[in-house]
Amino acid sequence: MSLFLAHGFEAVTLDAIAAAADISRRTFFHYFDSKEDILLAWESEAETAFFVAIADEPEGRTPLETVRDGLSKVVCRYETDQAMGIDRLLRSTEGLRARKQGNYERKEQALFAHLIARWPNPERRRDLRLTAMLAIGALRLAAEEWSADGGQRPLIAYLNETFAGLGSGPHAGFGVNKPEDGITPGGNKT
Amino acid sequence: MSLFLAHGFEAVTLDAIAAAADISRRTFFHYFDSKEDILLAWESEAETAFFVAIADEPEGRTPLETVRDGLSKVVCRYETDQAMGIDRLLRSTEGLRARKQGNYERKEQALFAHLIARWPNPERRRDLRLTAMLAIGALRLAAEEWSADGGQRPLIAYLNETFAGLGSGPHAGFGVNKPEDGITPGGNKT
DNA sequence: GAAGTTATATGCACTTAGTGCAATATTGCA
DNA sequence: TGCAATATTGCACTAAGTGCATATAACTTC
Repeated sequence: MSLFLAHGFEAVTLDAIAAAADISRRTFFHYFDSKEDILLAWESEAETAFFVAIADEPEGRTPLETVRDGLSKVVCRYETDQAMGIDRLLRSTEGLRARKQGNYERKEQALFAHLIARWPNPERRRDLRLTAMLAIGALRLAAEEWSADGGQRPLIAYLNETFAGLGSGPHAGFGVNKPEDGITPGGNKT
Repeated sequence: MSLFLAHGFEAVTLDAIAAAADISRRTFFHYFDSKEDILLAWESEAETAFFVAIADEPEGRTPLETVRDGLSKVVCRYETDQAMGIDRLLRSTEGLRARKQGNYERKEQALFAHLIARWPNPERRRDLRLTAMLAIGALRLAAEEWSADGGQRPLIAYLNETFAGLGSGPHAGFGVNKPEDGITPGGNKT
């Protein structure tokens, strides 16, 4: 990690990593499947904590509320300096950016599976799939904004705002005619 | 593409591709940045059509409605046999799955930029970011379900259902107490 | 049509990620 | 100590991707 932070992800070869870790190049691949996995493995530790948290959430709430509250209790884990450094590296190359998004999708699928186990009613299946998308999407947007702001305010603040926006925002009244509410559209096309 | 469909993505080497295309291996890299780009470049053609479509949408509707209607008019482009084959290939390796998700994120950002240009009111910025996330998320879920069903029903049917679910679904009444509405949670974890 | 100029195609050598296999070192245990 | 399981290593190999110099095609201008 310190090598990556110092010289960038691509500039550090596997030979350098192996040398710094005092292992052979070949042994490295017994611990990680790829160079990219070094960054990705880091993140997956917080994932189990997340699922434990939502499992511990009380019943009697909607799935999205449950996930939101569970998320709120674990997001602080992402707020370390390490996490910010990793996040910066994950945005440094196209392959890593893609891997990061792929990880979000994995999380989404895993969350969906958890939600189905907790609310097994088949009629709700589609709602739960949407819930998983919304929750992970909200987490992703919150982390994005937090990172863009340089982490000045705590991550949980962004998360709360994002979820609040989900409740009162763009699709509250979706399907209902609520045209523009006084805001002049300023498109430049046509 | 036919080589990939016949033997799988990883089994086809660049030498084979270059030979089949009657060009040298080196020349290949003047047309594509990587082997993966062959699959990804395909998809980007439909992307411009999408943005033209939402630009042509009439004013006076909410951003999410505008994007939904624009999307409805171009999703049929994804419904070719080619697209289904590509989609299958994109799920065949971890790297490609990640690249696909990364592409969705790129689309989301591009859509966000379009929405900002059309509704430049700064107060709406966060809503527009959410709108972009919801719209691309809905597209992603619709395509996922369509693909899982083997493309029996038309893609637009899944898209309509997904957007309808967004309006009446998991977060309609988010924040309002609407506990379980008679559905017994059947979690297996405590 | 010849000369020159630009863009495209190619060959070659090279770096690096990643894998398979067999050999070696290390650890744990009876 | 002896043995078995596991971890580590070296080596040879494949394949992706890059830099550079060169050749070939295409296009312009006189």
